Amino acid sequence: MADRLTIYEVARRSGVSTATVSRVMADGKGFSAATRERVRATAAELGWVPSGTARGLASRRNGIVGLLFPDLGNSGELAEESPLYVDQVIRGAERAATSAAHAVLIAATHTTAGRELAFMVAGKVDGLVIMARCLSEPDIAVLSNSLPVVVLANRYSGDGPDFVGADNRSGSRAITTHLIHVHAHTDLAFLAGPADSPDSGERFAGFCEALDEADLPVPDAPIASGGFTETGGGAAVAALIAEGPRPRAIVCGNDEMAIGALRVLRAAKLRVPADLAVTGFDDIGVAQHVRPALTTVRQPMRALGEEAVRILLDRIHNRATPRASVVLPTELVIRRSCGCRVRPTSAEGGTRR
Amino acid sequence: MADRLTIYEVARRSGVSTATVSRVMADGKGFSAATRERVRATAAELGWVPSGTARGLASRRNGIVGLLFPDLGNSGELAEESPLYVDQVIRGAERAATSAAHAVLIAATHTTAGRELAFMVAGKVDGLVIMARCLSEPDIAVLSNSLPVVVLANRYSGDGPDFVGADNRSGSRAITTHLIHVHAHTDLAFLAGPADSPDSGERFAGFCEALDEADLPVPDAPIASGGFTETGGGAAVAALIAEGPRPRAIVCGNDEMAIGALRVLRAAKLRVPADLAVTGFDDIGVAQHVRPALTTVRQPMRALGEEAVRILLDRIHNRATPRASVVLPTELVIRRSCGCRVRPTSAEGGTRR
DNA sequence: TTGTAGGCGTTATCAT
DNA sequence: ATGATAACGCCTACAA
Repeated sequence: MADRLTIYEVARRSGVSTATVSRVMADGKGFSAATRERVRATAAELGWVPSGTARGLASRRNGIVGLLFPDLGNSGELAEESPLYVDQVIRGAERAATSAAHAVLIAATHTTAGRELAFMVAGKVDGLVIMARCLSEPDIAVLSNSLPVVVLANRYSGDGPDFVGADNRSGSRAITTHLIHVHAHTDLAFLAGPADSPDSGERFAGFCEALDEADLPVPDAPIASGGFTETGGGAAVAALIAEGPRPRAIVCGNDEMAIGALRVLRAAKLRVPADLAVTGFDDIGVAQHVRPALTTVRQPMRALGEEAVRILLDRIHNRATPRASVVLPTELVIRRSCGCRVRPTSAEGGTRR
Repeated sequence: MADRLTIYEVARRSGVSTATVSRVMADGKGFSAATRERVRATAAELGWVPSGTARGLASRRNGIVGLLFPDLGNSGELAEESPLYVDQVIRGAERAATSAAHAVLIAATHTTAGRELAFMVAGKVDGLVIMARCLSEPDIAVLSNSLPVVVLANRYSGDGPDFVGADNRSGSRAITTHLIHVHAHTDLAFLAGPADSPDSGERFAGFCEALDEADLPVPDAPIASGGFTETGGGAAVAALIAEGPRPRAIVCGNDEMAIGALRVLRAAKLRVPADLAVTGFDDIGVAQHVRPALTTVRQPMRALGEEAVRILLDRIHNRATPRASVVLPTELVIRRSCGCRVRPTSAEGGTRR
């Protein structure tokens, strides 16, 4: 921990110039086997760790991809609930990056304190994956103007950055169709998330498509909104069943709201799925543990992370490719809350379709 | 994406020197409110993203902590099984880092290809958290010689780097004592992991302590080793029950081996826990889904990650503190495989002690 | 309050 | 095959 060891010292001790040391360390060409060995030996002997920072500055390549993800529930408890969502993306990103000899710089970003961190991260990476709801669109535009950016799981309205997302619409259509065809429901309601959520919009669209395909009446708008939260979903459903003729099935925009719905319905002495079917979206961890186990749609989070980084690396190495827009398939997970009677397998707790 | 925008351009356009721009961007003092606004305005207008790399070089601070973790099962399937272990550490690290305005640079490291990446990471961060089995001890020594290092979940034999780990010994003692006192077992066996695993060693030590406290005979060595893998554990138990008088309870060094044991015992028509009690260690995700649900010991992975980064930041900002060695408590998770009859709660699938 | 200028530790471009 | 040396983009004394 003495004075920082630099390339100069290594060069001096091995009797060569810094340029040669640099070449050797980069595995480049242009040196004899003898010098190569000599340099590597003294480097190892000295325990020299080249400054990646200086390297990055000089070479304009950092070997790092950034990943900005939303700071889900800094409240602590909530974070316990949906660990998989973001974690899976991180792992996927890490895998894709590692196999290309890149590291991943991660940071949680959310409106306020996040912005600064986001820019800090942007200044240290070769490219950036930005998850939904991490940054405002103007900020994304600024960043994507100075480095390659891939927007993840969030349709970006401009046509600048590449985009990777899950097929929300098809997933929603599939689960709705399941309720219609398998369980013969004709009176379904869609519980939406925040009005400005593109995901919620896509899922509602899929819901409508399924109704339309079945020649059922298509609503103009979701029956209510639950803000993607458990309490919000519960409140919306409470209002719903209080105010009049209730639907036979509630297609929730995400799992949290579905779980809130289950809670409220149980309190109201309504049986799920006997009196009312309920479905979710996302397949968060608790979905398979609630009673009844939640029928839902799983997003391929790991694959999303991988794909995002793959596209990013592509663009880093070849900037002039056409804009990519990848939509990965979702997966219907049948459990009990739709009315099916499946016995959960030990590992999955559900049946994939 | 034109020519990279630099501080010079921003300085020129706002009619000040680069030093002033630097000061303003760093929120330092020493400039009038007017200049401040002017600089920030042109910076925003130009969409300038300061180079974190250059910043890091010049200031010798990167605002990044590195996290090296083992590349669990690049085989793909295995990775599906124990997602929480590493993910939780990552999230914990991320939280601690974020709240100190740092980002986290992560990379999977495992013997071969990892070494290079590890050094690359080391060159770009202010400090490094190294998880167990990521890097050889000599390599750790080299790195800890040129930047602050915290070793995680792996007792480091030297006295260089700070250490953070879970109390393997107490956890193992607790689960063994549970088998002895609650279930009145007197004939217990310990199934070890790899011989060179400090964790396995600690857990065996805790096992022995419990036996000793109960005045039961203390073995010199584990009854067998299962290499911490499911197949290894299964094979070891198969041999065990084939060769002679079988113990009444098997304390496994980790969950994977315990799950292998359950499989083999079922195949052998032995009932768990009626004929034989089995316990694990770690509380991986599937532990609560196997039949019978696995009684095990949970490590506070999230907290470990947080603590590791906290200590690291401490040392980064104040190098001359005494070596830290933090051991976090583990938690006994009672399920069915020990003989208890608990009804799992929906959220936890176990009872914590 | 503001500017000048010398690093920070590499890489890369010329030479040789 | 090797060596000077100018970038790389910013920070930070030191001056003014």
